[in-house]
Amino acid sequence: MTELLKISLPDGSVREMEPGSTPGDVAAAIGPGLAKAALAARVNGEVRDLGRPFEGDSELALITSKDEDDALELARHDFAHVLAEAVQALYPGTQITFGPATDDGFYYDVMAPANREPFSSEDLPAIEEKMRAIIKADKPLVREAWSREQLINKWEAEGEAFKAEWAKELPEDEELTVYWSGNPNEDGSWLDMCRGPHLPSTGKLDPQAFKLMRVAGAYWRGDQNNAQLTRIYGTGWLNKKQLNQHLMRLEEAAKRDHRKLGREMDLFHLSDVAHGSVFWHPKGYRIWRELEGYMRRKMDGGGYREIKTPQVMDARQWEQSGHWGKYRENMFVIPDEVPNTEDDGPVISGEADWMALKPMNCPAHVLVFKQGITSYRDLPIRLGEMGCCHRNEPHGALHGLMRVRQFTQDDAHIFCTENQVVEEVRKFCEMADAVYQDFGFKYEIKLATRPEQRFGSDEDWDKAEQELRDAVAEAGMATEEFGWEELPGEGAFYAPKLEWHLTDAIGRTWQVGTIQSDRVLPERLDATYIGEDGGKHRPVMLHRAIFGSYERFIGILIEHYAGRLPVWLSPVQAVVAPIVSDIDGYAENVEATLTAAGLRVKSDLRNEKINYKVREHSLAKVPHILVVGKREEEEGKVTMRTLGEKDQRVLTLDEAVAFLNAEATPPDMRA
RNA sequence: GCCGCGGUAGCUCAGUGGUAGAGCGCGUCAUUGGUAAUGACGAGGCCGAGAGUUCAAUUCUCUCUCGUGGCACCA
Repeated sequence: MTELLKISLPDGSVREMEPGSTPGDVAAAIGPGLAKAALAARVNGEVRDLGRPFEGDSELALITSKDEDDALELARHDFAHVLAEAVQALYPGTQITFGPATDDGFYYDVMAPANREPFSSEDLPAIEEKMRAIIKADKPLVREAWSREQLINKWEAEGEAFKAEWAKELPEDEELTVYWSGNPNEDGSWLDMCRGPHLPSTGKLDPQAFKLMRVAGAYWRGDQNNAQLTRIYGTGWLNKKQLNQHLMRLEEAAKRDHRKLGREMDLFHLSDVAHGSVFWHPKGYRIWRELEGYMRRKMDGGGYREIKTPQVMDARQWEQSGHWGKYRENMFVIPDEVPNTEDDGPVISGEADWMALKPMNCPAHVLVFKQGITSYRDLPIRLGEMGCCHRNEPHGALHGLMRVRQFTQDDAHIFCTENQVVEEVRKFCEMADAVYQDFGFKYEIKLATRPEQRFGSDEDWDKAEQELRDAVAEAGMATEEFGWEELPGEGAFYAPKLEWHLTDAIGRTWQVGTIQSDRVLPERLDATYIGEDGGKHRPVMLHRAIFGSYERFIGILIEHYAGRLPVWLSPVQAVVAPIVSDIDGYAENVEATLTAAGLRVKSDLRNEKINYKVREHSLAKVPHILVVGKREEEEGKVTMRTLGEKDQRVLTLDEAVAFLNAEATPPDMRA
């Protein structure tokens, strides 16, 4: 007699099952409701198909749509398979490659048949319809184990070059699994190589819970030397309600787009005469100036000293720093020569020395550090700069304010002894925390460790990584609450880095702040200090920024606040709007009084109705509208209407000044 | 840089092988109106740049350029 398998369930109970039975059998044994609701199973912690037999005594947790994370992952993966099946059904000869779940859905990379153009968004409705048909057909998803050879033969016979290439690279001894959509080897059944797991059948998907979003180019295996495939993106959910919520979130994000708001609020513009660089308008630059003032106070208070270094430096300097060899592709290089302009275009002799616009500030800061002789008693030395840098980014990478070719960092470099590193990094963690809180951001801290290609010894990397870990721990931030985790291999070539990832008001994340502990550049540029022993020592150099760049940070703020900036950052803090032109004089007095109190106020004397003015300034996201009419003039008051609020308040001028001043005070200067 | 899509008035966009249209905005005039659009009239365009096809190109083709969604990149 065979022994029964002991299957323990999350409630602690144990069921005995025949050998060869499956999680699906357990579900059925428990009850028909569960059998229907079950989507997959967690067996000994691993997500598996319901129909895959147990291999011994096991711990089992059945997954239903209530286990949302697991269920979404499964559903999205299945949507991707259904997508591939639909594309091949509609367009025979299409090669399939790879199709995973993503954060909000799925994609599949395919290669259109040779006799046809790559797929375009016009093909999506037909593919969606076919996908719905496959889901409605409720085809079983059947797992089979195949030999590697069998699979390679199949892919080669069917002209699936990519799949065949992939199968060949899988380890020979690994069990390869395939999934049938439909009964194996039956007409109309479809097969993909896949590790699984999958839902029991396509009918477990909600045909109204997905939408194909777009097509895009993507390289086979992410390598730009390989063939370019068509990636079909979809968003996929468990039900229609979730899908609609997601589509609404996308709409909300589009409404907040900083490029749209930047134009509507007249903050900046971008132009093809300087693509990748920003033309800041008066209102946008006001935001910049407020941020700059804020950051200066933070830096001054933190013992930093601000410097200003050259925009253009000789190539030899970049050679020595290592940038010339490694990053020249991204540098704007210029000859140290006045070009001959007698011919059609400027002519360069080719004999001039090369110079380059700085792509970063660090080498210049080292040069400042190296002036004179530094004693260990002077350390740490913290040099800050609102450093304007240029990087010749790949054109496809440019995006509004978020990725530009000219940008200004809130940069600083801290030169210190090895013993001071942890303390300096800890202080920085606290400064960053205070700053992000002032803007209402939640954030996570990550440690990006050594990449494969790097400068410096393993010993130094060990030390540098450990210092960063220790500092975060000392700041009390190496915890789940701060999203603390390590990102192996993500560090810069010269140093590991801590990264601050902000989460904005609608849940998107942005990497802005960073601190990097660098022993390479001080070595290459020969920075030294005199130690207690009278000998020369290498300082450690900490590269750090909190905003990252002003351009990007302002872009993030615009989207975070959906344009409704806090009063202290608002370019115009209040508009005085008279109801009738008889009141214009009083309106101007009010404007003058508030302006004298240091507020940014404009009066709107245009011959327009008050409704019109209210609407316009509301759309322009002015925080407060001060309406004045006969009553207000007689009483020496204003009626204040605040953006986003229904109530109005009648205030005396003194009260209005006090109220607005309180809001206009930067958060770091409030009592 | 690669793939897809796009570039028409300040903005959002429609349209056509015979050199153009709407709404908003802008200007003028009338209107002086209590909290999200008062009305009338008017001005405004090398239809992204270059080349080709054509009697004729904003429209078709090619190249370039910029933007855009991805990919790759992000020191």
